[in-house]
Amino acid sequence: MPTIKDIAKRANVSTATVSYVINNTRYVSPEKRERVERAIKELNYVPNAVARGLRVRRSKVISLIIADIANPFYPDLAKACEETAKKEGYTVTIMNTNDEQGSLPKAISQLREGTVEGLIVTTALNTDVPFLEQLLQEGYPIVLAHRCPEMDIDTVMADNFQGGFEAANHLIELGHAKIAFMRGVQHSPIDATRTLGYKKAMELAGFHILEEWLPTGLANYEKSYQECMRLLELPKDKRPTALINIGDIGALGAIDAASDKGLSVPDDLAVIGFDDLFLANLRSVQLTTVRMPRFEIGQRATERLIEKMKNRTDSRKLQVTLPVELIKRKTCGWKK
Amino acid sequence: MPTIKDIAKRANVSTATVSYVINNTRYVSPEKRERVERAIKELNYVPNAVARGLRVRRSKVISLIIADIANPFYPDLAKACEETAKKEGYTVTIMNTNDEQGSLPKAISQLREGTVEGLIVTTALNTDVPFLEQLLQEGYPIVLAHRCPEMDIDTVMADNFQGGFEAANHLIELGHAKIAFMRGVQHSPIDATRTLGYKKAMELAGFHILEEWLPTGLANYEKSYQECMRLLELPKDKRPTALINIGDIGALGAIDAASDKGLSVPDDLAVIGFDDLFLANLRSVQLTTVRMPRFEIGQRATERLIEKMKNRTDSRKLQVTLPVELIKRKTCGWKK
DNA sequence: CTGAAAGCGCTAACAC
DNA sequence: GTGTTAGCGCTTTCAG
Repeated sequence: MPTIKDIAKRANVSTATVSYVINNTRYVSPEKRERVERAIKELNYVPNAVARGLRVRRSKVISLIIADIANPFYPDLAKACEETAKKEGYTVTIMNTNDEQGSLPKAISQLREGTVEGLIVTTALNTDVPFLEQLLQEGYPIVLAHRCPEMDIDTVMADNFQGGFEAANHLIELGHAKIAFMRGVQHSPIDATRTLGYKKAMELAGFHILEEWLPTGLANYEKSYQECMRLLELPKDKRPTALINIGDIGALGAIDAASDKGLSVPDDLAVIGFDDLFLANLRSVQLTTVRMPRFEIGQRATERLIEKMKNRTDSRKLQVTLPVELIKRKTCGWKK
Repeated sequence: MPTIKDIAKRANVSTATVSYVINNTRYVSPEKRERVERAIKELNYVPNAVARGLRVRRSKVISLIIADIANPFYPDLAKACEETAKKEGYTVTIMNTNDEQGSLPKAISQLREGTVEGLIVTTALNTDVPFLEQLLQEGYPIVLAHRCPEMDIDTVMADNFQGGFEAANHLIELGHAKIAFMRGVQHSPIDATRTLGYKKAMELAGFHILEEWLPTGLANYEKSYQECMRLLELPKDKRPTALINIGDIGALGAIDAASDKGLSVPDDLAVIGFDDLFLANLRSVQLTTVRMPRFEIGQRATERLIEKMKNRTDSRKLQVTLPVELIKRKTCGWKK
């Protein structure tokens, strides 16, 4: 591995000059520049980013912290981050926390350790708030994406309340009164906010919500399948005729549960999901769902992060809420 | 940001001692150790990984290069890598190349720049081979996962030939003779190998393969949908009665095309995919598919990489081929 | 216009 | 048992 010294020697200039041509950071005479460039080619030299990072404290990488890489929600968000970051010369690195409590601190240490310059966090459980606040206080650039935080921090998210509200309302308009809402992971403000929207719609319609109608499906297939089974075994007068799941994948679990019970969707059970993942639109699925503007969330969050990295004194806290859209398909029995 | 010097001063020891307690790398008397630890707590000190990396040339991070983060194939592989790496104290960082030609070099520069110690590459197009060989020659630890390379390099992959062969053979046993095979991205040895397996099965059965039966569906939904449409518009005597797609997502595109043509799957068109993604098993999908051992591929690849990183003189090239499994479901008309 | 050299924070060889 | 210090590869100030 050649170093800057090797290049300097071979080109017969100082290391300073080499550095200047590499970074284009001050005038260098054409002849010297040429010699340096040739030496770099010949020795196949690549500057050591670690050494540079130590010196200038800029790694040009931002880290995207995601909760569950297996959740198809995130790839689009990640792609948007990458594209946006690339335009500004930044590289995005993805880190997966599995939504385990206590894994965020580990991800966060990347910042303190100096290997990354900024963080886009998509996974702030309420329990993580103290860590984030600490970091913020220390002046690190962080933005939350797709999380509604109970703190003063830059955030880009969707209108989750409205999502829960519209989903429930749509079902109400279709004539449902017994509507279940399968919740997600605990301590997630996103879950809380969507639930609030649902409750508001029910309240406005004058419908009472039974305790049993709010099981925890964790937005995953298995758990939602099981919980839906339980829901469908409720006595007739308590059994919901419609169900909202906090995620599309979970909604599919519920649909399969209904199917295994010999019930028809949407006739016996109407189902609505959240996210509008790719598979929601398959001919054989046609899931009604609340679309999240995933790409835009990633993009806006990245833009804001880069802004903050460039201008460290910018201490404003922007909170952006993007509109959601109810995509009406077949699983709720809606017909044009 | 406190540095090791601040800790040393506060604990009234040398920086060496601080380093020794942090890394547990030689005996330190209990009192001093205690003082150091207290100072670390009090100042909320985190060692700078960049500086350490510069010194010891080990970042303890390995990078996973994937072709397309939106392809649900990769998350499982990535999870396996993470789990395996974590056990050994390594962190995994994911980088997405979008299977663009020329994006691998960029990913690779991470190695040369010293920010990562080793690479798991899931995306070696044939056109990337020269880069990999160069790197290998320079002694960097790299292993290929889920790629069959035409070069001498550590590799963990599935038996793609067998996959193509079994898929075709299954259809042949079910009575099909006109079987199409929708291919993936160009220059992918994986695609080539699976195609070979399919051709072999057809040959053994004595069936001729029409040129038109080998369209490029790129394993994606849209393209596969279009190409399948075209296939279904072929004159009756040329129209395939069965189709294999190089990926499950592509298979879904084909199924939806059939559906839009008013054809029934599997009666008018039998369909087999590759991968056995989560959605292949949905009640409303039930896609027959060739399961890839994704988790195991990630695990074995990571193990091998770490082995090589620990023992830089190990120049053996292991090539592991894991068995695939044909998962028989409903889209090919198979019945117990 | 260019070069010498200090120093980023850390580790580890060497000295005591 | 512990401390001193050189040096990892780079950038950038300061001097010329």
